[in-house]
Amino acid sequence: MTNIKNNAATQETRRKLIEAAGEVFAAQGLHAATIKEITSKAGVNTAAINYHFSDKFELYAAVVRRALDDMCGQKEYHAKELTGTPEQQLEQVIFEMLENTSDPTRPSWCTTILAHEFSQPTAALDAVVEELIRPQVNRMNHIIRQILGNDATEKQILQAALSVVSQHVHYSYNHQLIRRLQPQAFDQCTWQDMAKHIARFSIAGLRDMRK
Amino acid sequence: MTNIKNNAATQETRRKLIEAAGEVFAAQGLHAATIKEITSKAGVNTAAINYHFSDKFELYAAVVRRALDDMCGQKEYHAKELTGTPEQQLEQVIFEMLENTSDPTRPSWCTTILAHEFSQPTAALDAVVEELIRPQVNRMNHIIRQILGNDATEKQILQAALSVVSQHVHYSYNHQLIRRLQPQAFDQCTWQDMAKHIARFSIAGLRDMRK
Amino acid sequence: MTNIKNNAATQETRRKLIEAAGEVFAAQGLHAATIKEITSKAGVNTAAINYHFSDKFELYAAVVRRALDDMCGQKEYHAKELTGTPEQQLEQVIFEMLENTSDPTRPSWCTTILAHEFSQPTAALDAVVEELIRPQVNRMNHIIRQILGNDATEKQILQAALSVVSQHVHYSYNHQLIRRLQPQAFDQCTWQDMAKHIARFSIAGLRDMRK
Amino acid sequence: MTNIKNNAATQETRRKLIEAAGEVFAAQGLHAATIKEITSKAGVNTAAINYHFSDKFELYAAVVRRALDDMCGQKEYHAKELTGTPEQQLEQVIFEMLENTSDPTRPSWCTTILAHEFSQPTAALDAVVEELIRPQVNRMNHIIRQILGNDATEKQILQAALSVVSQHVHYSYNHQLIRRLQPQAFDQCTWQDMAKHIARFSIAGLRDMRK
DNA sequence: AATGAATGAGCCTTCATTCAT
DNA sequence: GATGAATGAAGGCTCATTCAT
Repeated sequence: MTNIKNNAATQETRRKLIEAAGEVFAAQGLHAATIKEITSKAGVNTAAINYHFSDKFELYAAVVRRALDDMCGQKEYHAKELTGTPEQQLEQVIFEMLENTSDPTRPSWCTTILAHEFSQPTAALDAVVEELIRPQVNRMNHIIRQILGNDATEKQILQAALSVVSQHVHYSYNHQLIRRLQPQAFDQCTWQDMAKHIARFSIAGLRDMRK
Repeated sequence: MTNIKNNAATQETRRKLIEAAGEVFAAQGLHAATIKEITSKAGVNTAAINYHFSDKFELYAAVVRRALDDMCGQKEYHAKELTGTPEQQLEQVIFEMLENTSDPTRPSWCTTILAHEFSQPTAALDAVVEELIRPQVNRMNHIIRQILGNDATEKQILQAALSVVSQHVHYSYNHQLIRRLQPQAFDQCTWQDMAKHIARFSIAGLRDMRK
Repeated sequence: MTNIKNNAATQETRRKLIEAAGEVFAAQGLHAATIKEITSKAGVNTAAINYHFSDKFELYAAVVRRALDDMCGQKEYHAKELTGTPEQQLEQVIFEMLENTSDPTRPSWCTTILAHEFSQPTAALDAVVEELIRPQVNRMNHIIRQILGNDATEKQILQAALSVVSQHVHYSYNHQLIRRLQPQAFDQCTWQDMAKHIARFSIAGLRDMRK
Repeated sequence: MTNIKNNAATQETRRKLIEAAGEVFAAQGLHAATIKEITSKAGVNTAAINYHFSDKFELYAAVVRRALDDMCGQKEYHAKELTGTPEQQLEQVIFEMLENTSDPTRPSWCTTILAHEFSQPTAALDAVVEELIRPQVNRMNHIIRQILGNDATEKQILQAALSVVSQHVHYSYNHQLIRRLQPQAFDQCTWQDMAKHIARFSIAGLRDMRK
């Protein structure tokens, strides 16, 4: 209440640092990223990281937390009511997932940072799993259970969910390799195209499981 | 009778180094892994890396190549003729892929290393992508083209191939995360179960694309 | 009053490093000299070289520049107007050169470093040859051109300049070898004696070239 | 007498090594030169140096010795009788010196190796000085004493000798820097031109000293 | 509150040398 | 006698961190 100005300046510096660190950590990874690159990109002093955060790793943790907030905090989509038949709901979810990882208004490093966490888990992974992934898994399983009917076993639901989600994950996280292998076809394919395809492909697969 | 060849010792040292490096790189990542940890795990001198490979990165490249070789290169199934209808061939290929990544004799670090490379390719992948991955892509595209028929566009073939392959990739490479989220269901599910499911799910999806 | 400027400490550290490096480089050569020896002699940390200069070689380059600066750069005689006939001017220049290299306040490693550079130039010399050596060459050539007259060819001027300058260079840079060969005669010979001799010897030679 | 063939092979290997080492040591200096570069240039195994010579330094010493032999052993010039007046003798000596350092039939590294020794004396320098330089100094002093007459003091003789010799030394050892500063004039100037110039310039200077 | 200067630990790499064959 | 493989010591350099201001 007293020294708001100072506090504001501090917050601003922290924000700049997280933003810069997000980009650098996304591009290089936790270890390969250097303090110098981050601070020079943020336009602050080398010692600022140790001053504002206490550690390089603490900064990283703050970045992960920020990515999480961006991914599931501000987006209201998982509060948004799904409507229509279960198959229509599945379509909506698939669209949301691809839209989310393709959203150009969100700092592009958020996805990458989280992908890093998946392949090289740090202490920050626990939060990611529980806060971000678990709810999505639950929602997906709920929809699939409705589509497959009450006879479906847990094993079947898992398999079905994996089949649906995997298409999103592979497309969204391995796009560099995919584009490299088949550049023309890949570049013709917007995320909307892909969402449509995944939805149709998946629903056909799910219907077949019901037989 | 056992190891008489002139450079048998060399080959053995290289093998030990790649093995140790695979584990360490998988656990720590390219940058965080240290030469010291690798060489002490391999039981050789620090300078051996520079002697046998010329670089830390060249060693990493050799590890990536070895992982891909193990995965799709030297196995004899590759020469094995695919038989039956295109759909049956697809089934065989899916089976092969999962069998291969689930082979318990293959070092467990292979999938981790490759998962990194797929999402964050380095120059090491460049060196082998054409040689090892491209042929598999071509084979898969060939089968899918047959299934979809001559009217299928390149874009459709890419989408279809991604849908099929993604199910394999996600299941094979994200074991740990999947088990963590749904331990019971996952442990009931052998790779054979999964192969059967992926084949059926995929064929249903592909058939739907033909309509 | 003494060292208040903000970066006075920095300048002081740089100075200490160059001083120490000069001694070590002169004694051991660029390659054989070690960072550790230099920094411990300067009383600073190993990383200081990378901080203040960026490289071992950049430090060496700074040493070479300092040696040349000391030799011909910052001294005020350079601004001092040469007076009298061209022959008198030559005398003054010869006197200046020997006075300068014989200046006991100048670090003794300067000549050694420069002797190396002259016979085996590195990139360090490239950086300063135009700035520091060229002007001296021009001044010398200008005087000699006046002495030899307008008929003199460029080749003659080069030969004449080499004859004059070589006497200075050999005397100033090969002290030790000369003294070793003829200690008594050498010790009788002050630099003033030598300057007088070189001037007379050279003027006689130049006059002969005019015939 | 018994195993000449082996001995011959050994001698041949030693010869190849010294030849290769001469080039590399001349180009890089004792410390910067690496065993690997020398052995690969000589086409022999890495261990050959430690086998034939016991040390890197012993190889260097052998190279210096070989350079010395080449410089003053095979050349009969300092046994060759000088003829004519003292001034004519001086001319002959100056020609010999420049011819010698410019002789294209002698491995070019000999001069450079010895130049290294001058600026970075090793244990091998003593031999160089006594065997190679001292005799030349004596001969030069003898000639100059004759030219200057009996009144000349030792100091004068030293000064005169330095003036003469310095022109040779500077031209022969610092030619890289000289060419860099004045390429056109330098390239017009053969060593014969230079020898002629130095002789004339020096004789004029010496005559002037007699007055 | 914030920073430029300095540090020490550790990493990758190189190199002369040795060992086993 | 000669060599390919392997080694240990040391060097240059980088980097996160701390200190003095």
